[in-house]
Amino acid sequence: MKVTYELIHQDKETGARYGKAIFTDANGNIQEYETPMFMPVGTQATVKTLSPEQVKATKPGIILANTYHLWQRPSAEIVQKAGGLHQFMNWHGPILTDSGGYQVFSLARNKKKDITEEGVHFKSELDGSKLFLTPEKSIEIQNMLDSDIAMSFDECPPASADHQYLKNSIERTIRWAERGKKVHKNSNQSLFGIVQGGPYEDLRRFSAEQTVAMNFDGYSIGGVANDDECKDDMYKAIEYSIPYLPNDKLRYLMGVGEPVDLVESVARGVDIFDCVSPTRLARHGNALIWGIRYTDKNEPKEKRINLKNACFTADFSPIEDDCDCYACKNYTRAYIHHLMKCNETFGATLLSIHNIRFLIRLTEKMREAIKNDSFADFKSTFLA
RNA sequence: GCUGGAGUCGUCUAGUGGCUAUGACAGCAGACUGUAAAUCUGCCGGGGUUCCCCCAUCGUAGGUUCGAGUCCUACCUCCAGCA
Repeated sequence: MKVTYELIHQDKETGARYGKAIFTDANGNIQEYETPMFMPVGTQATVKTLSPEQVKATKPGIILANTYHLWQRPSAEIVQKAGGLHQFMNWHGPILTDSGGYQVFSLARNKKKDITEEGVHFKSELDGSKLFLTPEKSIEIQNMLDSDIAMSFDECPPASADHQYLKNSIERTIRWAERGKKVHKNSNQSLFGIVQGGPYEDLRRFSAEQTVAMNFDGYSIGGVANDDECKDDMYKAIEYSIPYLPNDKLRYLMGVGEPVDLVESVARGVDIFDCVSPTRLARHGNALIWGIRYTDKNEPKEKRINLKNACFTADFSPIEDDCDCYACKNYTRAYIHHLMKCNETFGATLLSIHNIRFLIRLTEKMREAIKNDSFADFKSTFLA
């Protein structure tokens, strides 16, 4: 399904956008989803520990899968034979595939040696074999996977990269985007471009202008959720990119994130997000709860509880009283604590349901606030 | 009762004369942002001024030795076999 974006209302004070992502398949059938939207991540064609029915109950729009992982296992050919990713994984809503760009960041050990003009060398973590992924290959794989949105293959540089490195990197990423666009053949799939450039205004502007000039179906802002990056740099990266992105296309902030980041980013004009944190935190026993706390650097940070902690042994209240998710409606903190202590998968399932639903509820609240032109109030209340 | 074997952290366990008693599990915390992640890190005898210091400790009590969880003696407990 190809995607278009309809901007319905912009918050008067902040510029936060309420809109719709409209998916149309080859037969003209339409699916509409409201934005801002949080997209759960299902790297290996499954949102870890959840069935599609359980994912659906959290009321998401798009979900993610990963090109690199599915290329390795089970291979693009197998997914294609299965009838495409939707059929293969039994998910009939929209799917966005990441290009493998993040794996450039996390798997290419020697950036200078492994990242070349032609493509990126990886060592397989499965069997140690040498792999080579190019922009063309990434797009071809995504064409075969038949996701609804394909991402351009980019370099996702570490937060520590300097201006000179980033300059070379974004120029190469722009060339990679052109190469990928040339081989993109799936007429039932949209293709997004990615803006990079670290926290630098000139680089973000250059990257955004060059990428937009190629006329992609949507644009994402990348390189903002890496290792040691501080919040200020993340917000700068967004602010320096957004002004050069068109109003009539989706804006996707890649890899974010924490509740506070969603609110701050929506205020700056972002529409869609994805992040592994709700499901990973869940598997590690953590539940997101409403509120905010601060790090020792006085940066805002999400609030959450670790249900493995002994203090929840006899806590027979739900994770959150006012949450409408399956976990909160039916189970207690004590029960989830017990499941996590026993390494029972169902504990991770319940926490994943809660954490995903938590972020989606947050986007629902933000949509209402934007529609009512009260997003600034919402934001200050949330941050307080 | 006799003979043999064994007692090490909450549990199991390494250790056969030498520097700081090993590892696992359990326990207590922390980290996690386009998933190399149901993972990783720290603590885990007691105390303190806690990136350092003091004290204690291998069933109990003695002994040998410069030095003992390790060797010797006695006792206690457990296990196996025989009566």
